[in-house]
Amino acid sequence: MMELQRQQTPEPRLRNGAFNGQFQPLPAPAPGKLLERCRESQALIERHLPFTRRVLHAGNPVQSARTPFSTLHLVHFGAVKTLVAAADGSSHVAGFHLKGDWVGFDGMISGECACDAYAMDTSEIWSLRYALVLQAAAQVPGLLHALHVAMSGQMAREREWRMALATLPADARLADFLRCWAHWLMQRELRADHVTLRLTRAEIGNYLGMTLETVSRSFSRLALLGLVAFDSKGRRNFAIPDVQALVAFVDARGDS
Amino acid sequence: MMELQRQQTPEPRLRNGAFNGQFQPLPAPAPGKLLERCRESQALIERHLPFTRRVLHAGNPVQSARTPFSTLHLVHFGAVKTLVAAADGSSHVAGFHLKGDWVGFDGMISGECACDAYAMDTSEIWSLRYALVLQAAAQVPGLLHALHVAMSGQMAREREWRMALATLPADARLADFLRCWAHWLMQRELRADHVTLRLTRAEIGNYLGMTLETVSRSFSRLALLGLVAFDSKGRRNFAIPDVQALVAFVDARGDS
DNA sequence: CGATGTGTTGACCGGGTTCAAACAATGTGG
DNA sequence: CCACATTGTTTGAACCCGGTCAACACATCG
Repeated sequence: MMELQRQQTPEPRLRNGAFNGQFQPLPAPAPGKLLERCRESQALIERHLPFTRRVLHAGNPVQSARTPFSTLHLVHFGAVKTLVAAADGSSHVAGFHLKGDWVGFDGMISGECACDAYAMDTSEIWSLRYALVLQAAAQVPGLLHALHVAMSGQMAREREWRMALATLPADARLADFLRCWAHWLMQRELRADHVTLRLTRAEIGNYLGMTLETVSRSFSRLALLGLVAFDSKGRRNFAIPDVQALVAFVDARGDS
Repeated sequence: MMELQRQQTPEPRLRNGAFNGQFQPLPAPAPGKLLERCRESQALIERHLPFTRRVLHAGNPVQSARTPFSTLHLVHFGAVKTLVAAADGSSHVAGFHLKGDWVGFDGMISGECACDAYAMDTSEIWSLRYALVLQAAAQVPGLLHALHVAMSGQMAREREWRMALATLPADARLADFLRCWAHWLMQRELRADHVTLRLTRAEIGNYLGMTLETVSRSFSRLALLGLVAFDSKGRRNFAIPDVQALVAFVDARGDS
């Protein structure tokens, strides 16, 4: 299992921020309202709620499916992926949760967690008991609103992906996926060169509704177009030289 | 504090080429339970919140995109569809909201409504000001939880549809769609014969990520298999003789 | 009546799946 | 250290589902 290898550099931020500036500096670091809002709500939580901090490493579980729902998890930094198990033993990628995202909303409807969640990278997770959140919400309305905004955002993203699957051909779909990650990196005030996707082609394809072969082929085509630049380090390491070009490619639905 | 030891249970990996797992159609739909919960939360609202009742007819707007977000809408009975406008003027079906569903969550993230919503049929809509909901939530925690459950449910449905688009072929996709409506009818304690879909083939296809021609063809194939029985009244009126057979068809991903 | 919107069906073609082979990266045990 | 297995990635070739274009049926409505 490749995730289980030990991190030599415990702080992924430094690795990603490595500077060898042959790529153009990104158009606008876009510190963004999102990051600001994320900070605000985390400050609210820190002030008004008891929670536990956990530092997890790639592959460690955040929550397990079929356990009773009681706590919500906030990704303070790092990345988490959620999987739903199918009857035949295979599992499907349900979603990705990055810095500022919450994990565990899906348990509220049925009373038990609907999916397994794993850290994809060294991550810090804040876990809050839902009952205490409700309790604190009575005193701090801003906290409640922050929670709702997070839920609303997750809903909107889910819907956008559904529409992307319904409308975009394979290449544009992968490009859109990469655009999301680039976006996230830029929100963290990092650069979009040296992206390291800790995902197999099969997992990407599973999420995007295509086979691993098609993912591989689409990657090759995007590289041919110069939209991604593979690193010599391996096929999971690459740079995104021009995020705007990627956006344009998605908007054109891959007609280029 | 830092949990440096490795996790004993490695995360399950996807099999090679695995996107052949099936997504689960809601374990034990619990026909009565949802309706019960729906009734409960509506009782809570009726008792603790001021709201406006509107009876709308097919085509009437519930909310408009780009207007400031201030109110949430609860479908007391009837059906609502939401549309998002694309840059080129075309619009995409964002979702359907039936009895007990809420409309308007998507406005919380950006502060303005993200989509247009129209009644698909004669419907009663309860509209609540979000600020008042927050206010009342401080006194009535059950109300807040009901809201969260509704949001969680919508998120889960959105995700399930995304997975359906990613995994199911056209016929099974349409079957799954019909299964949802049949389900809803049964929740309302009605029968699943004489379904009347107030949707064009193009709208269905738009939602399901396929062309109207494919929708038509899939309908014909389902009718040939006896999974739906068209009424003489027109091609939008039909019966679903055996919902279980429909479920089985979806689970088999259309291999029948 | 023609006009318009909607639904159905056929023929054709292309993007993506499937099957298959080979390669690369990594780990394991002798 | 190498031989070997394992897992992940790439690429090729053939097939097929679903998109595209087109013609036609059927309804409602002016």
